Amino acid sequence: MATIQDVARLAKVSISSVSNVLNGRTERLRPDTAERIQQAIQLLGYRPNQAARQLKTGKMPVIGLLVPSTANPFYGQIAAALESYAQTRHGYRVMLCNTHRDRALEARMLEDLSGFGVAAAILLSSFDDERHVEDAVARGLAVISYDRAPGTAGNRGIDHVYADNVEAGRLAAQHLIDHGHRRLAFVMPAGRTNSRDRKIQGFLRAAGQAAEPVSAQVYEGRAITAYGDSELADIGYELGQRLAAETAAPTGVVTVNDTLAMGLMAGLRAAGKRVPEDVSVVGMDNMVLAAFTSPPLTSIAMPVEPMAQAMVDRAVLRITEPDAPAEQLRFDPALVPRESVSPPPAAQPSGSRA
Amino acid sequence: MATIQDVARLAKVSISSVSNVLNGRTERLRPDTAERIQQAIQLLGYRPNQAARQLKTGKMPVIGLLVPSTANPFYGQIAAALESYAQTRHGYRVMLCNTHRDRALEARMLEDLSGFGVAAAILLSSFDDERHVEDAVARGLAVISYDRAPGTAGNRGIDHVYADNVEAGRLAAQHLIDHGHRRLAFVMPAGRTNSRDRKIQGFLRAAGQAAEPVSAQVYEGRAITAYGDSELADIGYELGQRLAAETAAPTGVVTVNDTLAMGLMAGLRAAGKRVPEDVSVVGMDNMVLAAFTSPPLTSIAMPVEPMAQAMVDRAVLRITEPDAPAEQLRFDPALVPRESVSPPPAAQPSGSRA
DNA sequence: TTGAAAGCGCTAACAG
DNA sequence: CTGTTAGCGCTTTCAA
Repeated sequence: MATIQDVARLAKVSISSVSNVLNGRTERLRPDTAERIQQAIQLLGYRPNQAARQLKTGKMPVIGLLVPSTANPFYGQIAAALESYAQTRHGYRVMLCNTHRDRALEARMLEDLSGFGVAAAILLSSFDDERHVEDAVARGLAVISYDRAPGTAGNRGIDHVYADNVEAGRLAAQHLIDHGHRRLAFVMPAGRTNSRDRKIQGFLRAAGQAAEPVSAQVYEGRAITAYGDSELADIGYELGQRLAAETAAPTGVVTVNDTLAMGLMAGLRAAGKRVPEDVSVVGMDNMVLAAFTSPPLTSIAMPVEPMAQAMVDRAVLRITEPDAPAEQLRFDPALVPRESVSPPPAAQPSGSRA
Repeated sequence: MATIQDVARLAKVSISSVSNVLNGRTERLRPDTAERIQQAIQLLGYRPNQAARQLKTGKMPVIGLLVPSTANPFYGQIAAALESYAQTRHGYRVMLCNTHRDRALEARMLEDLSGFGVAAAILLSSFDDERHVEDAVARGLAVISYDRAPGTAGNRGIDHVYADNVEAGRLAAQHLIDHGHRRLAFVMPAGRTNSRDRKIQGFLRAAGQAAEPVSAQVYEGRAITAYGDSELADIGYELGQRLAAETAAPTGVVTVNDTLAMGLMAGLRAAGKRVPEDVSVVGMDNMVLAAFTSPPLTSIAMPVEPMAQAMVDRAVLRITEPDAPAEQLRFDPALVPRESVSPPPAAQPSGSRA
């Protein structure tokens, strides 16, 4: 690798002049000098050494990205959106960490990041408290937290970008109620998280406020283990079998996410239930493949692109202006009706279809 | 951030002693000194500055990972496997780049990586030639190329880790032939790549070597555009409609990957064809969700974990031993039969079922 | 308008 | 066994 020395030598100038063109301070150079330097850079294929730069300036154009697992298509999608935007819009690179929903791992990665001079991290976590994150924040790392509503704990200094999960839960349940369902279920893996709690809250609220009495139950499946996110569909499958075996089984099911919904539909089918004729299903996330399942999955869309961009923008802002106060940005989900919802088997459709 | 100085001061030793424990040269320390240093490190929450270390040693414990897009579930899965293994096994971090199958982007990212002191990159590309990569290699970057068979071009110095795609194509076609299919199709997006070519080669070979005459055709859909990988399913959908409209339509279809297969099944279904009763489908990649489609998708499994680990191991080796010669590692695919394949509508199953 | 020089935090001789 | 020291490549005053 050529160094700034090599460039200076070739262009017959001092290294500070080279540094000046590198940092856009061209007003301090005579045009022809600048030109000569540019050519030398070209010729040598010189790339400034970021490590040296970081050492000097203390800043690194890199954002840390912590996700449960990119093996989960939804997180893969967000990761792609984040990385591409960070790169094209701000020239920042992304360091990827799969946390597998492991708190200790998460904390360690946050620490490691600081070691690399990474000044901001985007955290797609699932833990309710942010204790382990606050250490990192105290050390000066800017953290952008995804999908955890603020105010749950002391989270001064942490940015929050989140979808209105209460609304998401409400939207899903209401859609089912509008189709005449009166026995509803919300299904998810075992274990409460902030975002799950809020989805449930919205789900229950819609049921509670319905004109006619609606039963609404929450089913927890197996917990996600170690290499977790590939299990989501399995958990859904088991839940599908379980629901099918139930007496007075729910006719309308809301799932915590689409991957689990795909598993659920498979499990239901394996147990002899048809979707949507016997059981209607509403997923969440509206991942790309949701449109291609059989039947196509009705889902609650989270505005992935805008949220991804907001997170990156915040991360960059917190790096360039460390004193900027943390913000809370809420985004609205939207129902995407497809074919996995129909009126329940016995019931007559109530007049009030959506 | 605490520095090595702070630690030395607190432990009342010189910085070189601290450096020695940091780098595991504990045999040069008295146990109690080492112990004191450890405590100081703990107390201060000290993390060595990687930039400074890199500047000194020229090495950085980071691997570059270039994928078309983690929004494609298959690449998301590989990315997760790679990152987790690199981290837990070797303590290496991963810098992620979504190339969107854009050659210029790919080249630029490779350059950037060098600027960060990243000494090895894993490249999941789709371009046949490796011209743009060779510049990077010449500059000293170790490149591990995925799923591109060696020998296609001058690729000295580039490691290759790939699945036997010819065998994958053969396996898929043979499975269909064994079920009695005599009109086969291979479907994919427009545009040839090395891995697609090899899959087709195997597909055609199986058809050509069948005991009875088998027609085998290749269908190219629309090309993947810019933000491409989320389109794969769309392309499959269109292809499904197109196949369904065909007179003497193929009864057995092999798809270049599972995501496209999901789209294909949806398109077929929308056009009134049933899978597998009217059309049998074999996907490739055996992604997690393949087991949960309706019907569950028969697929050709690529050994993702072993391949991911091999790539990371190679990358680390090439960093630690720059003189190690490049290697070519081939992995064998395997058929995973599920329910998307049955005998063709009219035909009697031939005796020779798999 | 250009150049000289002082470190940023760390490693690895080398000297004690 | 422990400490001193010379840079790694770069940015950034400060002088010339």
